[in-house]
Amino acid sequence: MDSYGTLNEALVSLFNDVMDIEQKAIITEQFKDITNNDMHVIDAIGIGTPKNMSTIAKELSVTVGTLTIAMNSLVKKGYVTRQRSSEDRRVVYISLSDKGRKAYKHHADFHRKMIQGIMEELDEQELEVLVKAIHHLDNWFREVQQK
Amino acid sequence: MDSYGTLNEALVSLFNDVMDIEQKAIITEQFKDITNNDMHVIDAIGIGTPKNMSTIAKELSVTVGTLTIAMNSLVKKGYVTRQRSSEDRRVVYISLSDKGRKAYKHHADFHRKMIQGIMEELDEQELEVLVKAIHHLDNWFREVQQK
DNA sequence: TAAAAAAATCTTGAAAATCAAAGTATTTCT
DNA sequence: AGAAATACTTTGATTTTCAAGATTTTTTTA
Repeated sequence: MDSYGTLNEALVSLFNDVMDIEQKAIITEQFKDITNNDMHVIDAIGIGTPKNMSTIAKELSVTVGTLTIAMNSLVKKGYVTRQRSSEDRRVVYISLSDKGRKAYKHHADFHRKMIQGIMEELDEQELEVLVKAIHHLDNWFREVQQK
Repeated sequence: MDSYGTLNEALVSLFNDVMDIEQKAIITEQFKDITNNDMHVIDAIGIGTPKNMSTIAKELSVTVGTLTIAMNSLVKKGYVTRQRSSEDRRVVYISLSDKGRKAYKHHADFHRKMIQGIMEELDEQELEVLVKAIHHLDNWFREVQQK
């Protein structure tokens, strides 16, 4: 059977497209000084209560040193603010500036449109199968990772 | 309906996992000097007839200069061989060495197992719907990209 | 056919992303 | 009080990337 080849190619093609488009969707007129990496950091910071460096670094699976460098750049560009904790003066709280929040929402919007675009093309049953298949995939990945 | 949230989260989670695991699956005892990037290049070279630099660069969406640097490293590590064309001496043909072919097959094997893992979880009809859904997704991405 | 233009690749210089290890400031433990 | 732990930054090195310039070879043109 050639379901294997078909599925493999479909997945690989999909994966590559998503990577490409995410990148292009991020850098627009309005946010042209932002890199792909910057956007991931902005996404990890989020629009909720401020987070400290260690928490964000763990979320992104990078060292705190690496994150410091990314933050320096984002602060300089005006997307992020640093605030030393007054209770524990070792801790630095990170939050998004107005500009940062705008970028965050721009990215979230892209995701929303993407999912919408997908859902429009699928009927109820297809959608169900897709979600199920993705979960299977996800479980399979997690199992492999444990070994 | 919360199909939106479900699908979005499933996709995001899947993507992060794929990224992580692809990376970990590549670097094994046998191929411990290979990076994620190296593997993508090896994959693009393939085990068919040799390809020139421009072709591979286009396939990977990088400049030829970038590819030259990656190739220098792969040649030095013994995964790739360079061969100047005798018809057109500007052209350099790239092909995988024995070691390179082994790495290629190792990676292909990972993909095969991944697809197998998914397919085991789905019946014939579901599989068909999945492939169709993925193609829809893929088309949507291509449309967006054109704008 | 000689000169100009085009093509394929490589080199160079600069920026971004990354880590490990060392350094600084602060808090907690003994 | 002194030692150990914690949170973060700095430093030095490596990798990946691009744009622009350089080199070699082929193709086009006058």
